[in-house]
Amino acid sequence: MTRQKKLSQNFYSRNVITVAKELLGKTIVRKYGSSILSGMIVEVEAYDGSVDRAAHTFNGKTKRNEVMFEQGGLLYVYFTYGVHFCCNVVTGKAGLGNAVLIRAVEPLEGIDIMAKNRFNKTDLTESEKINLANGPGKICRAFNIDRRHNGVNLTGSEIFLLYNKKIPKSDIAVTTRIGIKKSVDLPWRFYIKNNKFISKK
DNA sequence: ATCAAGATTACCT
DNA sequence: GGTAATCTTGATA
Repeated sequence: MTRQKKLSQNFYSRNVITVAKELLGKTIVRKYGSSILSGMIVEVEAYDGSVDRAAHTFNGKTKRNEVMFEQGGLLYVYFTYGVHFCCNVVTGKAGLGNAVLIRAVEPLEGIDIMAKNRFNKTDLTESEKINLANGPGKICRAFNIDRRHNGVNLTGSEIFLLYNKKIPKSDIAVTTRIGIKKSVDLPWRFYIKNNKFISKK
């Protein structure tokens, strides 16, 4: 795992759609006390506040979305439905209001800890293993990510991403996004074809 | 002050 | 497939 190189500032400073597609196959790592939690990103969605009515940043800066207006490479964590946290990778230059929502992860390391965080037990059934982090709220629960992590710099050592696989274009599925009511036709959801840890077909 | 909506999930029938 | 859970924020008065 530590063989892979950490993604640097340059990776995040690019266009949100480009970064979204390239995030597929990368590893998200969270230092968790003396342990490591990690997983491969298998599904994402892009949000671009300049044209996208579904983006939190479409109507300008507020207390809630200020991190999303910062430079690329920060983590934007928000709370929704009174229940769940979701985490996003901020992209582009400061002021843009662009970010990529991480929607599903295939667990790699620290699976017992994730199992504890999600189900408060360790011996999971096959279906529970697949359900560990196959949705934005589930990821944050499994990785124990919450409002404390809003604004964390991903080039730091607490939460970061590693190069892993580069997913070829032919293996990336493109669809409309899930769970939104505005700008519903933008084809900005991307996932790895035939991966079983996708949130939804 | 009040209020509606929300990048979801789990559990029900 | 339907819906309750649960609370923060941002808009409007």
